[in-house]
Amino acid sequence: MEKTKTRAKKQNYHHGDLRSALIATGLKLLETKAGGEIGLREVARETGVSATAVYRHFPDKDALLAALVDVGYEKLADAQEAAAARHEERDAGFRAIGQAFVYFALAHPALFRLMTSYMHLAGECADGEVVGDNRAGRLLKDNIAALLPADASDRDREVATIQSLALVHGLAQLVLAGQVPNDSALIDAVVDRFGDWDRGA
Amino acid sequence: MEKTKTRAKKQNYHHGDLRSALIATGLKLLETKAGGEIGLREVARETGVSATAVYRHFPDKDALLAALVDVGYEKLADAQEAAAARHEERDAGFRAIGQAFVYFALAHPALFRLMTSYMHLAGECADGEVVGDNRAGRLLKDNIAALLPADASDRDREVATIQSLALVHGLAQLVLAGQVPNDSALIDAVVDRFGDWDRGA
DNA sequence: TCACTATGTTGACAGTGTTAACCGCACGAT
DNA sequence: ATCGTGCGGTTAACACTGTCAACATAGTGA
Repeated sequence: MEKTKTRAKKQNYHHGDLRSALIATGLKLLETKAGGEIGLREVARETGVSATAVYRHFPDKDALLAALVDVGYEKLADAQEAAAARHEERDAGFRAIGQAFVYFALAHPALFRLMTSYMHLAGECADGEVVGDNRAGRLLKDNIAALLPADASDRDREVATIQSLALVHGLAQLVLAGQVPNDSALIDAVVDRFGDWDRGA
Repeated sequence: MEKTKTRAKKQNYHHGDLRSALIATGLKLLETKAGGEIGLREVARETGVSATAVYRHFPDKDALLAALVDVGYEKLADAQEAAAARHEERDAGFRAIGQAFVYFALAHPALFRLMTSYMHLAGECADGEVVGDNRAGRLLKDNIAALLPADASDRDREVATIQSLALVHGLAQLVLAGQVPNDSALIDAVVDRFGDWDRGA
């Protein structure tokens, strides 16, 4: 009876790939319990494993949450790239990237809140650098660079990058907090009517 | 010996005004322990009172934190009004309001994080309305209204308000998270080169 | 076959938010 | 002036959390 080959059915003593399983149930919990925090014991329990088993794969709770934050940023980058790919002109693609950011936050509120809470331990910026080296950050910087006029200074690019990221970040947070109505037309307008850097002087 | 007149010395059995005292030590703790959360038992202990005494003045921990958030918004409005008062032209005053927001967040990181975390239970917006009815929100809306061209639509005002608030909100958060260098020249540039609504079309 | 390591377990500890039961001071009615 | 009521505090306890220490087991290389 099931003499536990290399990939056993399940209930092995060893779980096989507990680390991934923990991350998976962590994400599931974040999607389900849309509001509020997540707990180490909770995710362990839901994975069907003892609480202290987590410590074989993560040094502490923060590390587990940081892992969740990382896959959150990957998912965000996926959504943004997909949104950008749906547009021909580059500025329309850029706006789509911004909208995708906000819609991602609204679609995964708990995950997004975790991502912002733990921003400081996921992709800590090199000193003096701006907007870490994750995929989402690079995508944003590349688009900004391509959109700005050719004679724009490095400072101009830096300021534009920060403005774009700050706008969508703040907007997402305001909508999530109920301070701005969750109206997609309004959200699009806020993102659209921004950043006409090639318009004026 | 001190026959407990109306305003007694101190160590009465009844604390006199425990509610204010709890809020005060809560703020002090938020200033001191710049990073991380605040605890109900912690603030009670620091006030020199038993943990459950808090429940005579607040229904639960969230209510206590919400009270702290409220005074946080008052302090923010103070700082913004003071900053605006230092400028003659209205658009310079408006930019000063935005900068004051970011500098307030950097000066009181823990309090600001609490304010954003608990935004949803302090000044919940009326349905369809934008940016609650607190002093800071009104100040922002008034300035926006005075700055926009006379023929701007209500939607224009709404969008501009949200853009301004989202920008400073997101910027503050990015700097606090270390994703944007804490450089006041850079911060000023990000806030300054924004919202030239009377420039183009 | 046997030690060894990787990975899981139980048990415990300190700390949290919250409830229940209790107590004392101050004040208002008698 | 006395007394009862209630507001504002107390201690004890519960369920929960993150984390550590000690132990147990499965699979692997000598």
